[in-house]
Amino acid sequence: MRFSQLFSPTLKEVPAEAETPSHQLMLRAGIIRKLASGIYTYLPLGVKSLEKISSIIREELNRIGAQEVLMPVLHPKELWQQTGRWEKVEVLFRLKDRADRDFLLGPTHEEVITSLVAHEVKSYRQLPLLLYQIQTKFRDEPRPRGGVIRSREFIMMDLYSFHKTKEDLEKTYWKVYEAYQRIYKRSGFTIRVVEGETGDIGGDVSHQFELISKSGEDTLLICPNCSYGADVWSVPCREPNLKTENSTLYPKIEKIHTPNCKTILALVQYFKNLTKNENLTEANFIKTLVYEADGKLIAVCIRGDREINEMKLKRFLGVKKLEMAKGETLGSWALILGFIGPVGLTMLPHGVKFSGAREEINETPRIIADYEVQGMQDAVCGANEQDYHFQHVGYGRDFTIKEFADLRMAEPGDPCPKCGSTLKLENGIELGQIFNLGTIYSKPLGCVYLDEDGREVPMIMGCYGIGVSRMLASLIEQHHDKDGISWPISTAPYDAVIVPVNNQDETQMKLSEKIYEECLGSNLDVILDDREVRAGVKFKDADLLGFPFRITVGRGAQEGKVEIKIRENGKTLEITADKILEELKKIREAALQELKPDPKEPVSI
RNA sequence: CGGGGUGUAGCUCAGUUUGGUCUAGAGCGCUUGCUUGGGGUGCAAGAGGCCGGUGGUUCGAAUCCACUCACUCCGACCA
Repeated sequence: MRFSQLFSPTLKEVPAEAETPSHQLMLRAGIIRKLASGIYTYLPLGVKSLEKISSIIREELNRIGAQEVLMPVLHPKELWQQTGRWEKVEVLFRLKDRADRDFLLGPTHEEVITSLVAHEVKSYRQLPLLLYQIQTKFRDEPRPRGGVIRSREFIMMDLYSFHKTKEDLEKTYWKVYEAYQRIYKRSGFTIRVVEGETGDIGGDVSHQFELISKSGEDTLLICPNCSYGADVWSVPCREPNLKTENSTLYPKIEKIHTPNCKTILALVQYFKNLTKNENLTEANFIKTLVYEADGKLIAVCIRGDREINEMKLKRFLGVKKLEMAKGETLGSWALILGFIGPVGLTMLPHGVKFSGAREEINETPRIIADYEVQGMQDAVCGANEQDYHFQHVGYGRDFTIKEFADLRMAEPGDPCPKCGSTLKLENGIELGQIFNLGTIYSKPLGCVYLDEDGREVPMIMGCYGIGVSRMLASLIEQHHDKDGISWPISTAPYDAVIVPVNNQDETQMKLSEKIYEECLGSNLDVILDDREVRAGVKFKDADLLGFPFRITVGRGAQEGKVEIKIRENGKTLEITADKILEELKKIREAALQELKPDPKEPVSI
């Protein structure tokens, strides 16, 4: 490629729309251009890199026996109604055809692949089956950000596996796990695998492959001591070791007038003033939240400084739908928002309209609490009366709760569930995730096979995704400096750029052309900067675009000498032109060697 | 969806508070000529704008008001 012909408009200044380093650099280096919010065109350099990433993915997936397919982007509504996701998934791009039939643009392809396999695979002899595609996906994200890191149209690799048994799925799961490790390593990433939340997609095992980065939107808790790391949503909290305190050490429960104190923060202030106790913190308060879980009302108590992890709560309750009860809902149950507490908590029986008679409020709702509440003594909680709270409340003395569970959100500083060290907070960009799906798609879509005994059995499924376009951005996120991008050799759009310093100098130009031809003839992907611009401009662009090697053809050309500059570390070596090919191949090979996957690491379940 | 910010030349931004001198500017980029030639050369001449859109107030609107659209940040959400 000749630079003068390359369609890669570079920008000297940072576009105002970009915040994250990779986004800025992708715009500046002419890799992407925005069409609308969260919708981008990939320019030639971006496409070249995407292709290199994709080939690595293909090689590694084919290696574990997966086969590539290409599924439609456009899906009929009916298919998605069968799994209930037409109604459930909010980010669907929905559209109609001319006959007013409903369609959607595929955000993921579980329905399509499962339906395909349901029709075509009948026998246990055909399993396991691993199918993947690299395809554009659509999600109407409430908030696209970071350029191509979270966009509304993006390229994703999605792999689906079909199995006879859980054991068989597990084998494949770890095979994919290893393939992913290899993919990221070869592409130039240093990643961290963390335990993931399975979310609405279901299933019980999940791992996320994360690039630790400030630009990431995943909140992770990482153990600095062992290999443990997890999405903050899925970090279990240990049951605290609670000492039973002597409940006579503090005064009797007492009702306090607390006008307008509806939040823990307001209460802390109020009680600090009231008691002149500066040591009072949010941890001295019992927060009681009311949820609607599959339509049933449930009160949840937690220490005032903690947050409820709704994923944990949902799992504990075993419900499909969980949401905070709205203010008006609470009112209709005679619960007073901001003043609810576990002591004497009652409400109106279901379906009863409040007539104003207090004695009607006699039903006790289901109350569950986080483990920590068990240890709370001399605390403050709502008195279930407008503008009143109780103080000097103690668990066991003034109230009891039947159900306790791990319901709180883990926080940095909490102990590692594996080794007990202190967990640290990190942000991560999710580059991939692997799920154990079980039968949640195969059952509703009738994806069954006949086993050895002729019985019809739903297939066990796994699904595995890699954000391909997100990988592109993340590569830049991990490999850049103040001058620009510094591509890993395996995913760089070009291996090297040849820079004749002075276009007027015939010797330099001829030598550059010669090297260019030689490189092309030997499978080196190079670009020749033949533009009529000053050397400084070429150097700046070379750094910005970040090709791993720069071959400078300048002063030394007279004596047949050229220079190789390594983008990553800035090192240069002078070399005679006839050795250039040999040397380039050598350093390229050495760089690739660095990215060789580790020999299979044993993974534990 | 809630809260904030921004829309003026291809890009980065000034001008908007206090309406008139704005017939709208700068730097970068672009075009042409000369110059220079190892880290964004210097000089000169040029092209380029319905000041996001609509409606209003006014003798007069980039500037004030209303609505609207787009982009963006924080939060909510995230298969």
